[in-house]
Amino acid sequence: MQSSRSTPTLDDVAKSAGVSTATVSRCLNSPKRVVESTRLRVMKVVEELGYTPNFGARVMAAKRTFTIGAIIPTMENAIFARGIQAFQEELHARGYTLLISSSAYNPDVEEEQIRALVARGADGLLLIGYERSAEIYRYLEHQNIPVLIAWAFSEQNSHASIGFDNRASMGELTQTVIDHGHRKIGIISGITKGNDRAEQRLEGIIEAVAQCDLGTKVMRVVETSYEIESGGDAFAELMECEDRPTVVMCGNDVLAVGALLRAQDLGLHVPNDVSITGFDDIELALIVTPSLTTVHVPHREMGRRAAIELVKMVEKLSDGASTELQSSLRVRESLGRIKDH
Amino acid sequence: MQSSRSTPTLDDVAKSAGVSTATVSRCLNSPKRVVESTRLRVMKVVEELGYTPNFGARVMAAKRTFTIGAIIPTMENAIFARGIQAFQEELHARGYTLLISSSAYNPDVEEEQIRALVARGADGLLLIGYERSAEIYRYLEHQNIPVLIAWAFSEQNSHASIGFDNRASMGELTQTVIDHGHRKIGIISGITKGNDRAEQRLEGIIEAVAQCDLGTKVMRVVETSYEIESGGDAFAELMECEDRPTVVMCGNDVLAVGALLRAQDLGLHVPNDVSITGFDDIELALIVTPSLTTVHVPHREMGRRAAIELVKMVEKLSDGASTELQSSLRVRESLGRIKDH
DNA sequence: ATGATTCATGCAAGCCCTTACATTTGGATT
DNA sequence: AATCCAAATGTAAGGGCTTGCATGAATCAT
Repeated sequence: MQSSRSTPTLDDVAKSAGVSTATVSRCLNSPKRVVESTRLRVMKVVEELGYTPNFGARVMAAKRTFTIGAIIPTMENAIFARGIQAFQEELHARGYTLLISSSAYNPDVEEEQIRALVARGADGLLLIGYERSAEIYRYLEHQNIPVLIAWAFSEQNSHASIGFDNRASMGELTQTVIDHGHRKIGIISGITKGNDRAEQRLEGIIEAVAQCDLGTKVMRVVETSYEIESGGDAFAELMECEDRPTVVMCGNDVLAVGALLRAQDLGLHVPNDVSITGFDDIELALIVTPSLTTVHVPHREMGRRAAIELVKMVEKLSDGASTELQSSLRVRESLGRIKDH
Repeated sequence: MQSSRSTPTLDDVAKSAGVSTATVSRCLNSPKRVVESTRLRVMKVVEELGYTPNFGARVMAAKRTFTIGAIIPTMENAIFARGIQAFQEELHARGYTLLISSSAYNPDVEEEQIRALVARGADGLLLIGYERSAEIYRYLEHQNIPVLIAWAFSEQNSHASIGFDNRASMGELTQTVIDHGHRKIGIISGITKGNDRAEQRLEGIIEAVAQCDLGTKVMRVVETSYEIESGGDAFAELMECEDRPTVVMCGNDVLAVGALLRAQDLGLHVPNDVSITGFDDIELALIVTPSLTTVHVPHREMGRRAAIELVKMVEKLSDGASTELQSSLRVRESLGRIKDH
C-alpha cells in the first residue's frame, strides 16, 4: 500500500517496482551496478511517483552531500560576485552545489554561518581571508571539513589558500604612486580589525613608503567601512588637513569611487588637485570618470581554481595546496604626476 | 566507551553525563523542560566533547531546519544584493539561516537549485519572479514547501508574492518621458524569455505609448542580456538607425549605464543628443555622469517584508499573503526635454 | 558438462536524532 | 504518614537511506 498524502520514499518505489530498496538506491547512485532493464523499470516508477530522495537520510547514511559552502563578507558590492560566480560554475560542472551565506563583515555572524553550513552537511568550505578565531578553526578541524581560503595568499600561513599577496600588490601600487612624484599620501583603509586583507593592504602601503627614502610620507590613515558613502566621508576628512595629501590611496575600489565622487562635490579636480587609487578593479573602476587607477585581481581565475582545488580536497586527492595568483597594476586617469616638489 | 576519532554523538554525551539521550536532546532544544542542575552538567559535557548535533539526523527526526533558501538570477550586478541582504538580516533576527544560490538567469539551473535546496531541507523558498515551469511548481506543492515570490507583483497571479507592478511602474516612467516631449523611443530590454519582469517592463512601455495619442512611437526594441557591455552594444545598434530615437529606455540600470558609456564613446551628449532611462535605481545610477533617470524600488523594504511573510508561512501563521510595494520615479539628468517637434 | 568466476540483486544493520509515552521522583496536601 | 500531582527523566520506536555481506543466476574456461 502506498501512502497517499506524504512524499514517497525509497520503500514505496521499491515496492512499486518490485525490487529491493538497495536496488533502487543503486539505480540512483551508481547506475552501472544495475542491469539496464531493471534500471529503466525503476526509473519509470521514480518518475511516476515523483520521488525525491530525502536528503537528511541520505546524508546520514552516506556522509556525503556534494554540497560546498561559501561564506562571503558581503554581497552588496561587486568585490566577490565575479569570483564566486566562477567558483559556482566550476563546482556545478563537477556535480557540486554551492550554497552561499553572507556575513556582513561580522565575525560572529560568519562563525554562526560556518557552523550552520557544516551542520547542514557541507562537504567543504570556501572562506575569505585567513583571520578568524582559533576556536572556529579548531571546530572545523575537529569536524574534519576541508577548508580553502580565498582572496588571500601568504607564505606565513599554513592554511590552504588561493589568492594574491595583498601586501605586495599594494606595495607595488604604492611604488608606482611614488614614482609619479607623490610625497604626501593619504590613506582610506577598510576596517582592519578582523580583516586581514584590509590590514595587509594597509601594511603594504606603509612598508613601501618606509622603504623609499625620497621623503615620502603617509599623512594620515582613516579606517572606514566598505561603502561608497563612507569612502566619501573619509575623503572629506583627509582633505580638511592643513597639509593635504596629493594622493589618496584607498583600500578598495568602492572606497575609491566614494572618494572620487566626493572630490567632485568638493570642487576638486582628479587628478589635477588630488590623485586617487583603488584596489580590486571591479567594473565600477572603468565606469567612473576619471577612470580609476587600481590593482587588477583575476577574480574569475581565482574562483575557478578554488573550485578545482576544493573539490580535490573533498575527494581526498589533495590535502590542500596553496596557489598564488598574480595581480597587476592598472594605471588609469585618476593617478596624476607631480612635477615639481 | 567513547569513540576516539569520529565526532561525538548524542549518545556519547548522554553516557558521559550519565543521563539518557532524551535528556540531552531536551537540554539542547527545550532547556526549560530540564532541571537546571542536570542542564548545567550536560552542557559542560557538550562543551568538553565539542559536540555538534548531526543535522541530517535532526532533520529526519524533527522535520524542521530553520533554513530558508533563496535563488537569485545573478550576483554579478547589484540588483538583488541589497534586497537579499535585508532579507537575510530579518531572517537572522528570527532565528533562520539563509542559504543562497544563483541561477545565472538559467531556468534549468534554477530548477536544479530549487530541488537542491528543498532536498537539503529548506523550510521555505524565496524565488524571484513568477515565471517557471508548471512542473517545478507542482513539485514544490507536492513537497509542501512554502514559496514566496519577490521582485514581482501581479493581481492576476495567485502565488504569494511581494513586489511592485513592473508594468505599471515602467508605464509611469514612459508617461514622464512622453511628457518631456519625446516622440521617438528606442528600447533596450532584458531577455524576456523566462523573465516575467523584463517582459512586463517592456509591455509597460509599449502600452503607455499605445495609450497616448500624441504620435509617440516605439522605433525599435533590442533584447539583450543584463550586462554593461551588451547594453552598450544594443545602444550602438539603436543609434545606427536612420531615424534615431530621442530617448532610449532600458530594462534596468545596468543596461542604461552601458548605453550611457557607449553614448560617450560615440561622442553623443546625454541628454542633449539622446536621453537614457533605467530601472531599479541601483547605486550606480547616482554614480554615473550624467545621473540616471530611473524607477526607484524599495529593495530593503521588500527584503525585510519578504522575510517576515515567509517565516509566517513556514510557521503556518499565514498561507501566503501578497503585498504590493510602491515604486517611485527618480527623474535625473539623463532625461532631457524636447522643445520643438 | 562441471567447477570457477562474475554479476545483479536482496537482506538487514546502522547512521543520529526527536518525541510520545511510561516511569520515577520529590514535594505539597490532607 | 499516606496520598496525590506535577515535574523530571528514561525507554524505545521510528525516520529514509546506503552499503557490506550473502545469495543466486549467468557466464566462462576447461
